Amino acid sequence: MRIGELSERTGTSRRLLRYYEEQGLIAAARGANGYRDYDERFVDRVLQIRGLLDAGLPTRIIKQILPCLDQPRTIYFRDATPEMIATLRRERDRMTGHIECLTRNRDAIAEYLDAVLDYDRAPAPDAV
Amino acid sequence: MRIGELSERTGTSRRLLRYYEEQGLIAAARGANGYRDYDERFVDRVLQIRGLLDAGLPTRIIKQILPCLDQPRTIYFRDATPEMIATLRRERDRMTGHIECLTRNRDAIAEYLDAVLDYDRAPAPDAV
DNA sequence: TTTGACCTTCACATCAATGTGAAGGTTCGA
DNA sequence: TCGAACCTTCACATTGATGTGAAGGTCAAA
Repeated sequence: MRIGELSERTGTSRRLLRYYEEQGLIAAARGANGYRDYDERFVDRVLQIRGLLDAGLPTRIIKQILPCLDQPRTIYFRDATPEMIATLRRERDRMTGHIECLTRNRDAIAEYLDAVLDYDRAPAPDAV
Repeated sequence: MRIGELSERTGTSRRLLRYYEEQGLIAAARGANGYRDYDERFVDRVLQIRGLLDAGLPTRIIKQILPCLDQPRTIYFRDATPEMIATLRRERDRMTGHIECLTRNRDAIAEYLDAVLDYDRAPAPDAV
């Protein structure tokens, strides 16, 4: 598929797809005319990149850990340098902390929202 | 406390603290000499801002929902406009999706890491 | 009273993620 | 064969979160 279709299927602008390629996150094949040519797997790949980006990882880290996340699972032991392992550990822990923080704040928002909605349903006479 | 101390206690640069104030996220009192004067509650407040920022919320949204997250819990029913409720719902759901995505990727990284560490402990002869 | 460590504002710089548009090639159907 | 709808690269613009530095005020201790 060409870039337009991938763009539509992933909700990602063409510009961004080219940017991700420029950053080394994806590598499209090229047709004889120079057009990028993507296969099915790129749909998930792009969605995954968006997710990681949204999770706050910068492209340079995503580039590092993306190969580890391939489906079907392939373990690239060659890549398992001490630095790589350290990066993975660091990101895993960072993400865990991130998840906790996010969960706390999400819960606080949800709690507040529920309280407000409860109030709307049965307002107490002495509430503000 | 002055900005330097708050900066150290929150691990946030003075520049950023001023920026958050400029964005309306925090409002410091001023001493006679013009210096910002923060009380204890700002420590948690700044940490919370960092958390939300790290969660991907932009400052303009944080500004909106921050009052709802105050400890001790105070429900500002006056602020419960339909728009506010919609924003809260939207952000709550966005954050939930975010948490799920993050968790999936974190687990994938953790899984890969464990596999690599297992391999290091007892390498199979036919693995790459 | 001077020095150093604070603080202030202002403003320009940077970085990543994006938008946007120009200038031009390709493909395909009317 | 023409036009629409793709594609290409290049490059400048913008936005949000930050860094950095200048120019200057405040304050405490030597």
